[in-house]
Amino acid sequence: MARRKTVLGRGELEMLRIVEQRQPVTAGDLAREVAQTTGQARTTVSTVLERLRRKGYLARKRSQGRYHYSTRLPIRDLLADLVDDFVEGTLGGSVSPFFAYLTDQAQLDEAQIRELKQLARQLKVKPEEREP
Amino acid sequence: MARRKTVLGRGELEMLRIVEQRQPVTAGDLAREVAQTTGQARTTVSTVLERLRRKGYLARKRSQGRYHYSTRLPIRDLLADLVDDFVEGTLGGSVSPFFAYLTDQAQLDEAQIRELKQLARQLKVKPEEREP
DNA sequence: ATCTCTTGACTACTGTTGTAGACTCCGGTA
DNA sequence: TACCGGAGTCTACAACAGTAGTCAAGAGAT
Repeated sequence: MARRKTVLGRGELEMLRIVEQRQPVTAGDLAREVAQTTGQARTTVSTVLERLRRKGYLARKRSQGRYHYSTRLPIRDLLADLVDDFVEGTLGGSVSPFFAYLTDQAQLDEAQIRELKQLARQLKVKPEEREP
Repeated sequence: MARRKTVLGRGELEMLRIVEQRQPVTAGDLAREVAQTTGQARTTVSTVLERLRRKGYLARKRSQGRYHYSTRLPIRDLLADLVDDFVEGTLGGSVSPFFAYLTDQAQLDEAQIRELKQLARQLKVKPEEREP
């Protein structure tokens, strides 16, 4: 029913992350690398890459007889969408659970704490954000 | 492979939410309510309820010939876990994308901004959080 | 040119979630 | 008591994500 726009599994996202760090990268190189950490088969990597490509997240270029994959947009942008989806879909639009998480469970390092303090400082009560 | 501790789909979570608001509630009542907004069939509601029960998120008690469902723990707690999963699994352990979201996209109301400022004030660089 | 190893495409199986039909059972009412 | 409608269970199916095997084409080595 509710078609989510962002259709990405955990593994797919992880793959995107790795691609972004190594791009442009061949499936073979990725497979060899991934195999060492997760033990996944070469064809698994290939399949995931192909799905990501079909979904529009990856581009590839043939060069020296092999395909070289690259992300089509920065993971950063993608994550922004994912956070949005998560807050809207899972948290029901409220960020309070996230605050609760920050308070109780998150292991923030110093940099992140600084980031948060900075963020809090910047935030103003917006003057009613009127609709156009 | 990577077993997620919290295994819940969007629809299941939505159902949990509704149950929490009405609990204890019968499948029939839920079905009638849900049908009005989403048009889902009675048996769909039943199936989701049963799956949530098997997963341990819902309890039910027979009373007057029908089962009355209740949540086994507050959604609040569940959401905390979901945030944790999301940050660890999807965001790769970094909350920065969340901060970006808060900065750019979130429509925080005054109360939430106050909450965040308060939170930032409380946060200290934790003294190494030693394991027990 | 041939052989072998890598690549790539295709197919497939599994588990999960969303969805719902089919069938059964039980309790209240005629 | 026989029947009816709600309630509960069972089964099923499609989409999707994770996983990987098979097979064929390609590229480089000999």
